[in-house]
Amino acid sequence: MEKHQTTIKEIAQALNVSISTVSRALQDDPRIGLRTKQRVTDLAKSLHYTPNPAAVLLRKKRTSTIGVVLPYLKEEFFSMAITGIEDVISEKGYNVFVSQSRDSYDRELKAVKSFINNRVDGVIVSLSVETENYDHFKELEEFGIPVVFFDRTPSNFPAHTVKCNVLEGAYKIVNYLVERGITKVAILNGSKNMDVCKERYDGYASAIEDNGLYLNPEYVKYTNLTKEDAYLKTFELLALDDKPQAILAFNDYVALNAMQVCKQKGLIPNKDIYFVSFANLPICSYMENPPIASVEQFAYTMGETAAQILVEAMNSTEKTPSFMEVVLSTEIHIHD
Amino acid sequence: MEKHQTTIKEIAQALNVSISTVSRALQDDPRIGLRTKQRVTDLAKSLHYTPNPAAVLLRKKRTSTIGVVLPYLKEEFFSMAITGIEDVISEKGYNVFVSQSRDSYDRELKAVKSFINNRVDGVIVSLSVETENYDHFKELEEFGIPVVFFDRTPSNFPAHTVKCNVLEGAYKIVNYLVERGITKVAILNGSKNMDVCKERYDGYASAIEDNGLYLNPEYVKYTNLTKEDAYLKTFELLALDDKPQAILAFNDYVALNAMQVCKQKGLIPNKDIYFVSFANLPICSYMENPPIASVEQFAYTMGETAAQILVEAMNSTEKTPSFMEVVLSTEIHIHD
DNA sequence: TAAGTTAGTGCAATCGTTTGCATAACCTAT
DNA sequence: ATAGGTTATGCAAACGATTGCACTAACTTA
Repeated sequence: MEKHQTTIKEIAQALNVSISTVSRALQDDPRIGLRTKQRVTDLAKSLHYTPNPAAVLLRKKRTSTIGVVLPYLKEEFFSMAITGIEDVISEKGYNVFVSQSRDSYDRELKAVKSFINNRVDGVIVSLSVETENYDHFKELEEFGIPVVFFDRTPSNFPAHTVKCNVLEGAYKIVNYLVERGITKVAILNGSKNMDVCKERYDGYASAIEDNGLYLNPEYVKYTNLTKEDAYLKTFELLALDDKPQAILAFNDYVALNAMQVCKQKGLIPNKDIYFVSFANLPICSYMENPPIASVEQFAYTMGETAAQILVEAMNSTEKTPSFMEVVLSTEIHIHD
Repeated sequence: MEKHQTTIKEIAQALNVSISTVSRALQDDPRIGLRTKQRVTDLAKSLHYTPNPAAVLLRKKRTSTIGVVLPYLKEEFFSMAITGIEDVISEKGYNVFVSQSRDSYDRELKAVKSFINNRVDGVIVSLSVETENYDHFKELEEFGIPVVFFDRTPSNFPAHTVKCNVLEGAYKIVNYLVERGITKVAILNGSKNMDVCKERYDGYASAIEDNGLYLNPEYVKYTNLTKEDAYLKTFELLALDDKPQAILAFNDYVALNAMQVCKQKGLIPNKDIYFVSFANLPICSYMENPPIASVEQFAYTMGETAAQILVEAMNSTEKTPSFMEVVLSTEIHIHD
């Protein structure tokens, strides 16, 4: 007695017209008479007809489905971005496959392969820390599946990208510290091979130099974004003879981990040693001693923008599309 | 010059055999000769053949796709559960559509409808606070699509469910407070229409009574889980002449919001007024004054378990299946 | 040697939809 | 009346895979 999905064929039989007439009526084809069209749409509605996506795909080669791969859903930054993506993409009638790479290249690769097998119409990516090889994205391209990267974008790989102006953000926030009389600023960055990290460094370095300060190479640390590595590198910073007065962290999570080390060493974060970081996540508003300032990254907007670009790319038929590179301007938030 | 997905037909032509032979060879059908089978699988591998899911669905009526609807991805509890789901489901060759209800009944409804239209093979749900009507889940059943609920499960609605023994958890944690000499315990619960809330209340009430204490009705508050409502109800609790000494919060987020109100009123959380709550999220380990104890909810395990049950349900052909109701035992964590 | 078995393969229908190409009915202008 | 033009509809072939059934050839077996 299982209910089953209505098909176009059943509608055709009930109305004593041909299958093609029903199909065309539902697509509002001008060739179909108003009368018939009305009868068809009415019956379709009352039977809760929805086209079988598999059949449609088979003919049209479009699944109305996109895939998203990002490092961690549990990081607020990414779950907010997903919300942005969902909002624009679902309004256009697409569905979303979400996959977490958990910062592993292998998982990212597997996710992309699975997207190809499932014939998604487009893909949105924020790279895992480990990713240095972009062949899987080339493969997407070869299949004509457009890709948009956001936040963690690839180096030397032409593609649609959406990111924040982290260089400017880093520059401004270091400036802010210097203005407050803090001259010894360390940077606890992400991985060297990520573009966003290079930009953070560049902004940091320019600000240091433009203020006529000494750029101490011992103050520059890179992490692979794991808790352990953040602990280790913070430990190293705190072990220096000439300790930094402030630390610019890659993001709020790295900052949180670093603060733990400080506490362990008896330093009160944001009193004995200042923290500033990227993202400005809602969760920080609950903290006792949040970073004294942060670079707002507009996660939701990034998701939205990436999705919009993807939708355009999926609907354009251009052979060699020009790549969109959107850079959102950041904002500095002072937490007082 | 666009690459295209290899089809069974192309393999057949290349090898000069029929389409059906290729199909059967790939399915390791005993009727096909070893020789042919070898040739087919070799060529398929070298051409990176993967079956077109649409064509398979059309015949088999299985999409190898499941849908998940839950309130908020940004809550660590849910994103951890998703990870658990992903891990077991993807290992079985399924893909996952994730949708957030953001605690809105309408969004949940839309998500479920979209799952039906997309012919998912199964659905995992954690209900929105608003949901009191379960017709959309009945519809899934009518289409033969199995559903598993986790954590936020429906009332008086037979279904597969996975939840924690929150009654026991609430009981134990209130006991713990009483043992520490705290006798005036308030509860800042979720919505009255959620089963998990009733259970929290029951555990709370039993513990109070079993300890021979007075169950002050003014100490019992329900929220709709929004920040604002949590603020309001906490405010009410703090405005009582006979203030509670401790608050048992619905989850860590409600606790965090309540603590904010305390701070505003000059009370130091977990010194002037104690907090205990459900979930024990990793993020809490970063807090200055985390809840002094919490009921561990094993989000990842819940996701895993729900997924396992769903997989079984999808593969069973029973007409009237008996419903699995898994209750995971909770654990109390003391944060010292 | 005829009949029966077995192994290996192919034919063709099917799933639900779209769409190019007929076709039929009617009208209008010659 | 006939050619030409609408307008409304239907036929049938795709799309890529699965599968019941039929078939062939070779091999037994009595």
